[in-house]
This record gives sequence, structure tokens and C-alpha cells, in this order.
Amino acid sequence: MVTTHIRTTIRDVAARAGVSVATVSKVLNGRYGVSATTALHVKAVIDEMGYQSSIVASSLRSHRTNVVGILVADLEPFSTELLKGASRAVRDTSYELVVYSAGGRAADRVGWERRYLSRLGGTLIDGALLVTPTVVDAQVGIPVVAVDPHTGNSAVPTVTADNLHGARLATEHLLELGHRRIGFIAGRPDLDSARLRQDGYELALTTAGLPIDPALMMMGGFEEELSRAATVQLLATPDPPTAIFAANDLSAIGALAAAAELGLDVPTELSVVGFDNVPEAVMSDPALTTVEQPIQLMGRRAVEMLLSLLAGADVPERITLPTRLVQRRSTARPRAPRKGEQS
Amino acid sequence: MVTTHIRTTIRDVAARAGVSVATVSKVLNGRYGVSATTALHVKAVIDEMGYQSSIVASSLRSHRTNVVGILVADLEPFSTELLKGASRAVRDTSYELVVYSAGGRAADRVGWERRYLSRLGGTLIDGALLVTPTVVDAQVGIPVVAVDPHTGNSAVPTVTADNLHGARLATEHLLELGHRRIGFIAGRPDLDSARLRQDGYELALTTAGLPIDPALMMMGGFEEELSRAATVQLLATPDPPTAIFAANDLSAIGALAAAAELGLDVPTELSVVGFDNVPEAVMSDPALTTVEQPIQLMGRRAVEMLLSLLAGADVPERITLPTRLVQRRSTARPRAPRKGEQS
DNA sequence: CTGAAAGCGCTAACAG
DNA sequence: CTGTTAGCGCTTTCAG
Repeated sequence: MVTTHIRTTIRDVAARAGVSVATVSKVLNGRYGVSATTALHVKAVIDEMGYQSSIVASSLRSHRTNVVGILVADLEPFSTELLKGASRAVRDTSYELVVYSAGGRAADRVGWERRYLSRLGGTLIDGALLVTPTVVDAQVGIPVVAVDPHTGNSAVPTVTADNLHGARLATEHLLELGHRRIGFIAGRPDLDSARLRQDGYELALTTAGLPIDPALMMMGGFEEELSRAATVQLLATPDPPTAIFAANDLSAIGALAAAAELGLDVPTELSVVGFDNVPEAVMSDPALTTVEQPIQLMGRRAVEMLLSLLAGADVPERITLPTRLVQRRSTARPRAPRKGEQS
Repeated sequence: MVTTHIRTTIRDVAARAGVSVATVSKVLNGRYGVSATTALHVKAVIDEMGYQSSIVASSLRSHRTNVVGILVADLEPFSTELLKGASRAVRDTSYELVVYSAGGRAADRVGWERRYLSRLGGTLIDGALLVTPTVVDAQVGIPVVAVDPHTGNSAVPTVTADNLHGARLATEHLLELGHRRIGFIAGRPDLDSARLRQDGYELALTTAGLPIDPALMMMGGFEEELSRAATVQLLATPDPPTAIFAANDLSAIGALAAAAELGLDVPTELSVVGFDNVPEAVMSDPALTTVEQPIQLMGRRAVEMLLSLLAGADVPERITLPTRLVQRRSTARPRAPRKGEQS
């Protein structure tokens, strides 16, 4: 049994068909300048041999691939959710999708997108979608769109959710339930989305005529454990909050853990609201009231923007998608004030 | 559209460093035959220019890329879940991950994996992971591992979940609750996993000394709507089932819809069990009792196998990962028989 | 130790 | 209409 490790190349096809390599290439790409009969014959040979042209070789030469790249730091809930939407965006186009994962490696966290871009750009992919990139450099040679970049003032077209509005919704929901002391577990201060969520919280309070009390705000860093600890601290103060708005679902789950630890019932003794609406939010106990980001839609819109860019069209500098409140079981009216307390 | 060529190439680096292209290549790949001083100098220039070699060009020449490809038909819940596990498998290796999605295009559903493989193999990827492939051809030139292939007798190393056992667990759970008439909503008959789930159902019944009643078995095709309709039919029979085992979660959700439609309470009037344990299973109302496949682990194991293959080691022909029952709220003891009915 | 030269598989001029 | 001739950016002999 002869194992030919070598794949069939365009040369093999040319030889078998009795034509030149160039001719095969032409029929492959539907170029003019080939007689109908030779074209037919070559096609037959191609099918017969099961030949498929190598993307690599052709892209190296033609600088055109019909594939868009999606660059992610890691394949986790947010990015994979986004991929589902991205997939839908290319469904009825001639584009294919390839996803590169930096593999979550700690070593090259910052700037991974830059490195990948230059390793792939111009050759393997026609354009790229950067998911939560740390730095968004302007010129890289190919069209680029960013989703939820870490810094706000990016030079590339961007898709984000309406973090400000979402945070207002969450806070207003708590306000409407009758809460007056609402704690905030903040996200990472270097992230644009985290800052906007805080802004929304403050805005809602101010609008309601309530003061912004630094004693009610703690850093949770978008992490569960940090947020749990922060919540414990918050609840240990003399005048503790009756509700907590956490900057993301993971933090909210940490807050839930803190409540459980202190023997506080959610939602009767403490209300908790999150942000994101990841699957974990419905699996928590109690199921989390949270602000939904349309993650799949974000992926879809971002790819559509990229496709427009590729087609030479203009695209808006930024698309902001709506967020909405998803009410589940972690929020309720505050307990009636204890005897002796003021209204 | 004009592609402006801003990429820095190895030639630019060579020119700037005052050495030959070959020398830069050697430094890049840590080959011997370069003096320490030149190497240092070249490295400095590389950093300074922010140069990154093109994977495409180098792979074309060297036939080695250090990337493993994951080929999926579409980016949906199962495949994206699998990606999370695959990602973890490469975390501490020198391998990178790239995912190709056929984009869910209907046109080329069958054999897409074959086409992609030959378009990429030998050049862009060192090995490939095929997710739920339709046909698994043997010789493609690069190491290949399949996850949950459609046909059972594949010639390549395969990772699957224990569908037979999982289906038994589901059926036995219903049996233990006291159900005697258990309906089955089957999956697509061309899929190996679907067949095994039916086998498990029948095996459990037989073991319990119960007959296999064709009147209790309907085709659901792994689809929600089809399964809903099938369940409605099943429940309209003279002697309807008190419980239903659906071949996947989507089908179970369809069954839930049918029950709601007919005004039957789940679980008091009808018990429902699914298979897969996708996020949708916990979001349904009521939350679904289902059989969990360790999807992430399947991805991880599969990539590990591929890595072994790449390292020249032997791997088992097939790995079967355990399934387990996850009890939620959609199952309960059957209602006490109505007056006049026999036990 | 270094660089010139020869391709990897393919496409794009340009001749015949 | 067809084939010949150059490369794309990179690695790899193999002379100097």
C-alpha cells in the first residue's frame, strides 16, 4: 500500500488533464480565456481526483481569501455566544469564518490581537473581528471591527451594548421596588464598559434625587470572589444597602454567595441585580435578575459591518445595541422597615 | 478594491538589519548557524519593527504550523461548548487553535469536512478535529480525530459520550419513579448517537420486563417542532404515556410545549426527560431533567488525542465518556390512577 | 557563520 | 485560447 503523503496539487490535475497549470487555475477561478470544452474536461478531472485548491497557496498569491477572521483571547461564554451570531451573519454570503483563539495564555494577554493580526492579515483573512481587544491600533492593512473593546476611544468601527442605559435600567428597577440604599459592585476600572455601568448607576440615583454615597460602592473587578468579599463588607456597615447592583453576572453571583454566608434571604432581605445575562445567571439560586446584552446580535452586527467594509462601503463609527432588564427571582420590594425605624 | 500593502515582511527586517533574509529566518526559528551577536541584533530589529512572520507563507514552505484545526459545520450550542474544552487542552502547549466553520450552509452539508480538510491540510494545520462529521474518510494526509461522528464505524480515532448508558439512565429514572408507559421521541435515524439512545431506551424497558410498544415511539428528528407534534399525537392515543424520554433537549422542550398546549401539568401529569444538558435545558419551564454529556470534556479529550497523534504516539481507537442523569423539575411519580382505572 | 538560490502551490501578467 | 514566466513570504540546502 503506497501512502502518498502529498496531497494532490494543481500540478497533478494539470498533468492528468493534459493542460497547463495556468489553465487549471483559470477554470478553478472561473476566469475567461478557456474554451468551453477544455473547461469541462478540466472540471471533470478535478472532480475525479477530488482536488481542492489550497487556501494557503492561493491567498499567498492573490491576497484574497473570502474568509473573515474572528480573533478572541479565549473561547469562553461571552466569545462563544458571540460566535453564534457571527455565524449567522455569514450564512448567506460567500464568506467563510475562521476563529483564532490566543488560547487564553497568560503570557501574551496584552496585544495578542496585534500579533495575530499581523500574522494573518493580508494573507489568510480579508478582514478581522476583534473581540474585547486590549489595544485597538488603527492601521493594520485589513478592515477591522472591534466588539466591546477595553478602551473607549478606538480608531476602528466598534460594536457595543448600551452599558449606560442598561445600568440605569437596573438601578431604576431597584428604585421602583422601593429601595433607597443601593450598593454597587464595580467592574475593572480599565474597562470602558465597567465605567459606563457605574455612570448609569450614578445617573439613576441622581435623577431620583438620591445622593451618591461612596460608602455604598465597592470594587468587584468582574470577579466572583472579589465581589463576594466586597458584598460582605458592604453588608457589615452600620447602614447597609437593601439592594445591590453588580457590574456583571459573575459579581452578582458573588454577592449572592455573600448573602447566603450572612444568612440573608434573597430577595426578601437583599435584592441583587447583575449584568450580561449569561447562562450562569439562570442557573444561580435564586435565578438572577439581570441586564441582558444581546451578545449574539453583537456578533452578527459586527460581522455585517465588516462585510460592508470589505465591500468598500462606509460604516458607522460605532453601533450601540440596546440592553434590557430581565426580571427573575433575585429582586423584590425591601422588607418593611423595622419598628422604630423611620420611613 | 486596492489592497495597500503595509505589512512588514521578512525582507524589510533583513534590509533594516543589514543581513540576508535567510539569516532572519534562522533567528526566527532558532536555528543554529548564527552568531550570538547577529542574532541579538536581528532580534532587536524584529522587536523594533513589530514584525510577525506570516503563518501562511511559512506553512506553505515548511509544512509545519503548530496549529490544530477544529472543523465544525456551524457554530451552535454543541460545537461552541466543545470549543471551550478544546481551548483548555492547548492552553499549556505550544499549539494554537483555529476553528473553521462551514457557516451552516445547507448546500454543502455532506462532505464539507472532506473539502475543508484538503483545502487546509498539510499547509495550514498540522492536524484536525472533526465535530459531528457526516463522513469520515480515512486517508487525508494529516492526523484526524472525530467527535460524535454521524456514522459509527469510522476509521479515525473517535470521542463520543456513552449514549447507550445515558439513555438507560433516563429510562430507568422514569421506571423507578413508577412509570410504566414511557414514550420515546427518537432522533435522526442516520445518526449513530440517535440510534444508541433508542437502544438504551429499549434495553431498559426489556430489562424491566416491559414490552417495547411501537405505539409509544415517535420520530422527533432532534427538532423542537417535530417533537412537539409527535408528543401531541402520542398523548392523543387511547392509552397515552405518563412519561416521555426525548432523544435530545430540543425534542424534550418540544414535548414540554405539547404538554402546555394540552393543558397537562409537568411533572404531575406528564414527566419529561431530555438528553444533552445544554443551557436551554435549565432555562425551560419547568427546568428539564436530562442526561448530561460532558461536552467540554469531549472537546478536551479529543484535542489531547490529536496532540498525541501529532507527537507520534498511539491513541485508542475510541474514547467513550460517561453520561449522567441531571434531575431537575420535569419528572415526578405518576399520578395515582384515576378511579375505575386498573393499577 | 552567512547569503544566494531554489522552491512550497498557486495566480496573474504576458506572450505565443 | 493557451502556456510560459514571474513571483507572493518564507524556509532550507548548499556553496562561499
